[in-house]
This record gives sequence, C-alpha cells and structure tokens, in this order.
Amino acid sequence: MGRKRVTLADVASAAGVSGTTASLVLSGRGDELRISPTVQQRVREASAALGYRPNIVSIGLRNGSSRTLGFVSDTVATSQLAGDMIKGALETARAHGFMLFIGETEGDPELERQLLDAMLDRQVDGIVLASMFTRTRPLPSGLDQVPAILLNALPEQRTTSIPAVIPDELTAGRAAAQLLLDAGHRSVHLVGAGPGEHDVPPGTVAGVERLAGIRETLHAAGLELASGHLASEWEPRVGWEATHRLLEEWGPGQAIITLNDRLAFGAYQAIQEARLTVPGDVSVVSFDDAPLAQWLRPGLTTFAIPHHDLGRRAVELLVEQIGADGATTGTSSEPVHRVSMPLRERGSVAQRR
Amino acid sequence: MGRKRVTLADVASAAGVSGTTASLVLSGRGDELRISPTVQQRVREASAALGYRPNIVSIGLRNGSSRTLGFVSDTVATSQLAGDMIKGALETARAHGFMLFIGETEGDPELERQLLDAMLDRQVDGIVLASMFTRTRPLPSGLDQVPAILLNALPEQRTTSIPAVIPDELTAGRAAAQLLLDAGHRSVHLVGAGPGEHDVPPGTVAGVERLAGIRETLHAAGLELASGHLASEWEPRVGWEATHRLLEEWGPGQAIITLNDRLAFGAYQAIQEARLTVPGDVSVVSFDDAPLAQWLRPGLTTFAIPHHDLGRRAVELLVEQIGADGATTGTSSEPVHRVSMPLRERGSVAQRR
DNA sequence: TAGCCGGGCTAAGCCGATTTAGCACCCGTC
DNA sequence: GACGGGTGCTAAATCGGCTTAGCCCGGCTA
Repeated sequence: MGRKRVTLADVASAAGVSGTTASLVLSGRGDELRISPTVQQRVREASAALGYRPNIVSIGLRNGSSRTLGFVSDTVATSQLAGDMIKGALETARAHGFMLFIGETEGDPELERQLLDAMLDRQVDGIVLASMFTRTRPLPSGLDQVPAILLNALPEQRTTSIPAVIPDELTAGRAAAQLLLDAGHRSVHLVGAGPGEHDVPPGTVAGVERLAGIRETLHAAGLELASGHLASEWEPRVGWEATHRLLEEWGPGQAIITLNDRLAFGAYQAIQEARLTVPGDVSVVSFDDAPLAQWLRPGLTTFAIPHHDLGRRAVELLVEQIGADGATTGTSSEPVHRVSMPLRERGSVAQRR
Repeated sequence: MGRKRVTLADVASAAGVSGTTASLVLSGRGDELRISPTVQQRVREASAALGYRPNIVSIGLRNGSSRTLGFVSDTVATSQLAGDMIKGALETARAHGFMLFIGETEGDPELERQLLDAMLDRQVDGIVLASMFTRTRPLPSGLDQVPAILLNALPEQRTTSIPAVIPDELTAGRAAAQLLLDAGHRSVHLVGAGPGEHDVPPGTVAGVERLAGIRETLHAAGLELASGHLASEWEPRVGWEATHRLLEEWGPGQAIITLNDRLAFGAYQAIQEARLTVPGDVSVVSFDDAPLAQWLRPGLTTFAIPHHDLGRRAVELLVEQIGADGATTGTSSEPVHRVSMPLRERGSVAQRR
C-alpha cells in the first residue's frame, strides 16, 4: 500500500525527455510530430519499465470527460431480474471503455436527487435512469446537463426529448393469447388484471400493454376473456387464490394467462392441490421468465423480460449520444425503443383435448 | 444539454472576489482567514444563485482522493441473492460519501485484471473484491496500491494482510443440526454433501463449514448423519432425486437438511409426489433464505446468508482503512470477519411424532 | 553571409479546485 | 515620518495530463 503511482513526469525524467515528448509518444502522435525513433523507443521502454498508466481523472479534467456513466435505479435487490439488466449495462459500458456508477433510490425522490448530484459532481458523461418494473415516471431536474436515457420507464411528460428503452409488452401480450388460440383453447382466463380494458393495477405499463395485447388478439378471434382477476400485488398467494376460485367455478380444461411468474407459481400450487395437472388439465402461460419458471414442474412457458438486452440497448444509445459530443443534439431520432420479449416454451401449454 | 457547469471561478467573478476567497468562504474557512462577513455573504449568495457545485474530480486530483470505491464481483446477475450484497455495499458507501464502481468478471482473471486497472486508472480509493458464493480465491496483483477487502471470499495465500468478510457458516451448520435435535429428531439426512467429512463439492467454503458444523453437533449428541448425498450442483433436480431415493429407502418420519434452498425446493416436490407432507411426515431445514423460501407452502425454515450485512460490513471496514489515510497500515486487526447467519423459522420443521 | 526552411524537441498554459505565502492598506506609536 | 502590527484579501504553485505555440539548430538557397 501507499506505493505512489507512476506519473507521466516520472516516465519523462526516466527517459530524459520533457513531459510533452513523453505524452506525444505515448499517445501515438510521435511520428506525426516528428519525434525521433530513438527517443520514442526510450520513452516506451521507460514507460513499460515503470509500469506507467495514465491517470484518467487528470485527462478527464483537461478535456471534460470522465469515461464514466451513472446508472440510477429504483431497486436493485428485490428483483432477481434486475441483475441481468445491470449486467447488460455493465458489459456494454465496458465494451465502450466506460465504467458505471450504480445507485439505488428505493423510490425516494430525495435520495434520487442526491445520487444524481453525487454522480454529476463526479462528472459522469451520461445517466441511465432505470426502473425495475416498467412504469411512467417524472423526470428529475439536472438531466439536461448530460445525455440521459430512461430504462424500463417512460417519461411522465411526453414533451421531453429524453429517449426511453422498454420491453415490447404489447407484442408479447398478443403472442401469449395467440399461443393459446393456436393450441385450440377458447376459454382463456387472466390472473393479475382484467377482464375489462381498464382493470389494471395503477402505474404499471406492463399490465396495461399486456392486457391490451391479449384482448386485442382474442377480439380478432371473436372471443373475450372468460374471466379476469385484478390484483395490485402479483404475488404467489394471489395467484393461488385466483386459480383456486377459478377452478371451483369452471373446472378443468381451462387456459390461464398469469401476468407474471410468481402468480403462475401460485396457480401451479392451486392446480396441484385440486389434484389436477399442468398442462393436461390446465394450460398456463406467463410473463417475465424468472428463474423460478424453469424450476417448476413442468417448466413454465413464459415471455421473458429481456433484461440483459434492455440494459445493453440503453447504454448503447447513451454512448452513441455521448459520442456525438453534444454537437448535434438530434442524434437520437426515435424517442421510444422497444425491445422484443422472447418466448420460452417449456411445457405448460398443451393442445385442448 | 451542454449548459456548461458553474465553476468556482464563475462564482468568484460574480461575487467580485478572487477564486481563493470564494474557495475559503465555501469551505467554511472564511472566519478563520478573516474574510469579512459582507464578502462572505456575497460569495454565498453568488454561489446559491448560480447553483454552484464543486467539481469532485478536480478536488480529487489535487488531494489524491476520489471519494469512489471499486466493487468487483465474479457474478451479479445469476444469483438473486447478490443484489442484497451490492445493496448493502451501496448504502454504506453512500452513507460515507462514496460512490461505487461496479464490475463483473464472470470468473475470468483477464477480465478481472482489466476491471481493476480501469478502476485504479480512475483513482478509486479502495477495492472490494466480492464473490457470489463463499470460496477461496487467488489475489490479483495491484491490490497493494490501494486498500482492499475480500467479500464472501478468503485469500488462497494466507500470508496476505487483506482482510476478509464471510458468513459464519460453521455456527449456522451447528444451529441447523441443533434445531432438529431439539425437535426430537434422531434420523438426520443431508442433501448436497456428506455423509463423510470430506464429501464436499470442491472449492466451496460453505459446503465444508456447514457440513462440519452439522457433524460436530450430531457427534456431541452421540449421533451420525443417517445419510448424505454429495452433489456438485445444488439445483432443484438434485434435491428431487436425492429426496425421492431417500424416501423410498427410509420412509416418512425423517429430518432433512438441504444445503441450499433450491435443493429444498426439489425436496418439497419429491415429498409432495410421494403423497407426504412437510413438516408432518418430513422436516426440512435449509440454508440461504432465497426469495423462494417464503413462497413455498409451508414456508421453508432456513438460515439466511446475510448478504446485506456482508456488503455493509465490507464497505465499513474498507472506509475505516481509507480514513486512516494509509498512515498506519495496522488499522485492520482481525483479518477474517464472520457475519452471523440468522434463522428464518417458517414452519418446515415439526416435533418428531 | 543573411535568410529561410524544416527537423526535433520543449515551455507554458489550461482544466477546477486547494493552499501557502505574501501584498496593500490603515491605524497607532515613538 | 518611519515602523510595527493587524486586517482583508489575492497571486501563484500544485495535482497530472494534453496541447498550442515556438525555440534552437543545422543545412540549403540567394
């Protein structure tokens, strides 16, 4: 510890040249500025011998960039899914030579302010404002100082020019319904929302769009949802209750769409307790592709939230915006980028008997 | 975008004073250096009016600190548990005025090198080297440049002076066995390792210590493990297989310790398929306290990995080391810090009939 | 022999702060 | 009226790198 870092000045004096010369050589402009091969060689050797690494902080101070991004999310820990999003962001950032500051707000606007300030104080080149479940949200001030992007969230005021990256929930909703129709099902139940267009937990983009996609596709086939079960908490207990009641009322032979995998887990438990089986007696389709989905028996067929891709895409767009160096503000053409939700077929859907 | 940041010079010229004066006033040394109240007032007003915020990068360049820590882990995403560890680290860092760079190595030493370099290049004040499951690991070079700490990992060479923070697995192992003994059980089975002292998946500290604690406590009661099931992958499928076979051989009335919650999940499935119940026919105790554990019916009794506390403790120790400012190296007395694993009693253990 | 050109390198300023050393002024004193 | 001693503020150096402008020297031309 405490061994001081090697600076450019150290390299220069070791090579017997000025700092300027050392800088030119090491930044590859040696030939351009006609430094003799002998000297270049000497500088490079000294640099290697001392293990010189440029101080990025200093460079950043000079040219006003830090090769650093801020990633502010409302929650990292509660959702196991979030990790993938961060991972996608981290990998992409690294690939472009950026490091990421991570911050968590717990949904507290005051804390969010503090984190943003702390990041801006550290001269981040851009900000990713992430949400762990898709929702609309107000924008904090200060985002006009640097390029910014919304991840898994939409701006509450649509007047803003900040781009957003979200999963393509609408298309996934359509596909979920179509999957059941293709398997011959005509009695489709929804757990988590519905049956009406507006029966949706407040503030969730996912709920609204998935429901809309499902209803749209059913309508196109001349059908309506057989039942719906609006719930503000999409937890296993709720899935169990809804399914328990649903089976009592309708009996076997149903197709169920659960709005996330935890609801599906509860549905499985209720189906099992009713001495019925998935998918023989009841078909289940879900959303999210939580790790849980592949542990269930049989595996749960579900539309994955493309967390990794979302994180990647957000950082890509941000880096692009930064690369433009603030010169042309109009680099970002499309304000909302939708990332498709891939289907994981695992065996919880069967052809209607 | 692109509205340039307000600098100290801006404040100074707005207040009609020198940069020196502005700096002194804003850093609270105004009285000490006899700046008149009038001028102090003017500076403060100018600062507030312009919304001045000091550039931490610049300050860092001057005094050689960045108020920034690096957090390098092998994996963030795969384990939902990891999030809590990072969260604990983030919160604690913030509380001490630090921001965190997060990096993920995927277990690749080359990538780890690059990440460490990228962080050191950005002048981090300290490094947390984290592992998502407890293990021994070699130390990369360069950790002698700044204070560092191992999180959920132990140094392979015990000669090092780098402190480590790990869960107290041994004590938890003892407590798990004791819990079953107290419930009157005498036939205790282990899934994931055992029955012998050395029947442990290679490289896992958790496996070794949990097994040792379990065996030790059973021995003290004059017992041995009734059976063990060594497995290198602690996944639901394995738990199902082991439990399925175990029930065929031993019948109901057993007590099972699974070495993690995914194994327990598989055990539940096997027990359910054998038309037996938890905890009436079989008691189950586990480790980790994954989210899954509270979703199971009945809830799983398990010893929680204290991820949040681990993250917190690691950063606390690191900040302490940094606070000492490299002056006295011997601030860290104890090299290995053990964090206790709390029991979550949920109802998967019953008194022996 | 003066002037010009180009090769090969360096001095000095800058980024945004902190900090040390010290300047200019006023008042009182001998 | 020179000197001493506060008072109230500022110039300049520093951190570590980049960058512009320009220096010095030798050879060639007029």
